[in-house]
Amino acid sequence: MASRTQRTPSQMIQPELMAAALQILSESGPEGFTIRAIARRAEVAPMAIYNHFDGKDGLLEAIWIEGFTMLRRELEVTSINPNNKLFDTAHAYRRFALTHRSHYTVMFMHRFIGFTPSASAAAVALETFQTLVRLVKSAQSVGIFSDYDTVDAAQMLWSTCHGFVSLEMLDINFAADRDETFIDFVRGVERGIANSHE
Amino acid sequence: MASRTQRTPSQMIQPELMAAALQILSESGPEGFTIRAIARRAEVAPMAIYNHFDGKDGLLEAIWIEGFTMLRRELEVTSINPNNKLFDTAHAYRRFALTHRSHYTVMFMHRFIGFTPSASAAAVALETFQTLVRLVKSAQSVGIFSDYDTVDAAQMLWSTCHGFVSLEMLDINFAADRDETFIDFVRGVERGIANSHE
DNA sequence: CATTACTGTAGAACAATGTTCTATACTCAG
DNA sequence: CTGAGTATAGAACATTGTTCTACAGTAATG
Repeated sequence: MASRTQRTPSQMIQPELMAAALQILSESGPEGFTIRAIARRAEVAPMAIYNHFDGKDGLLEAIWIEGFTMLRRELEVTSINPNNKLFDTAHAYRRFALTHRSHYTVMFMHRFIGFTPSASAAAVALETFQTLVRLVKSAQSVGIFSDYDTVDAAQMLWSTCHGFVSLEMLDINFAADRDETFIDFVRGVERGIANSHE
Repeated sequence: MASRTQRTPSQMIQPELMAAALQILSESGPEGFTIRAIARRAEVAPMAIYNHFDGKDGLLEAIWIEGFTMLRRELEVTSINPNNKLFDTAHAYRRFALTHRSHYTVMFMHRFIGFTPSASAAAVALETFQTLVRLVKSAQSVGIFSDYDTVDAAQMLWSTCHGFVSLEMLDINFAADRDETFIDFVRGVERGIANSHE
């Protein structure tokens, strides 16, 4: 930890705190995620977390919102069509989770004590789910997922991805080749629910 | 909270602490799970948690082991055969999770700060997974899941159940009728991965 | 350049947490 | 009835999130 005698410019504090928080989370997990540790890593006073965010919960909410915003963007560039089906979408989801583990931890894996996302933060999460719903709806217009209600099918997709990925992140995924098993899993689910079964 | 002036008989303390811990967990979640709160609920001295378990982590490990043992028992009474396929197993899994939310929280949902299951506790968890693997193996002997490696297929089953259930417990399951959507989901997965697709 | 308003910093302070220790007092087996 | 075992209360310590206050570096204004 380099010593910084002078003060940090205001504009730098927010991003540096954000980066430090994500680093700490990925290195030490939720147990290392303390105000003092994050401030030390960012070479900033603990008070800065209260001036620039709203304390620990505010920092978590910032990560939550950034995470859901990124995930939404990742999902939006995919599409579900007769050739591709849900493949790209599922892969985009898993890639996001494994690439941004800290975000995914805050969003889905760990309930941080005292942290409850605000109404606006919950709205961002809902909007991400709506993106998935829109994907399914457009797929249904070409005959995919025609057996199911749109929201239900979207929930099944989400369950598929989250189920595999979360067990993977908890290190209770015993598949020999996780990449390959994920592909097989998604192809299997797709076979089962994407097409019509009268 | 009734006042108890006299001491609690030794044999009662362990089960009372266990019950209190599960109650607190289901009522207040991980944030309410504190030594002092649990002891107060059990009408017992905080020190008892150190005498009868190994502190907070020891109590969590006891819940972990009890949970995996129960889940294993629930899964063992099901079977995967040509008529039933994975249906009973999936339902048993979900029923366990929703009936024993506190256990499921410790096992899969929340990473409690400082708690890491011991080697023997991890072995109990692994044994539960092996039960699932055995179920799949016996199913494969009658031609189900024949496209996949045994462990991989078991992992897919687990992912299916855990994905749906965990989103349900996190309250980010938007299906109108969760019971029905779960049934549709499992049937869909079963259609996709249980039978051979050359 | 000098002054002023802003704001980042250090550090004390508080309640609550997990944990350990000690002295006390209850209980049950001998 | 006596003594060993053990549950209890309570103090004590470090660490946590949070708040407050006094101080000092920064930067814009005159």
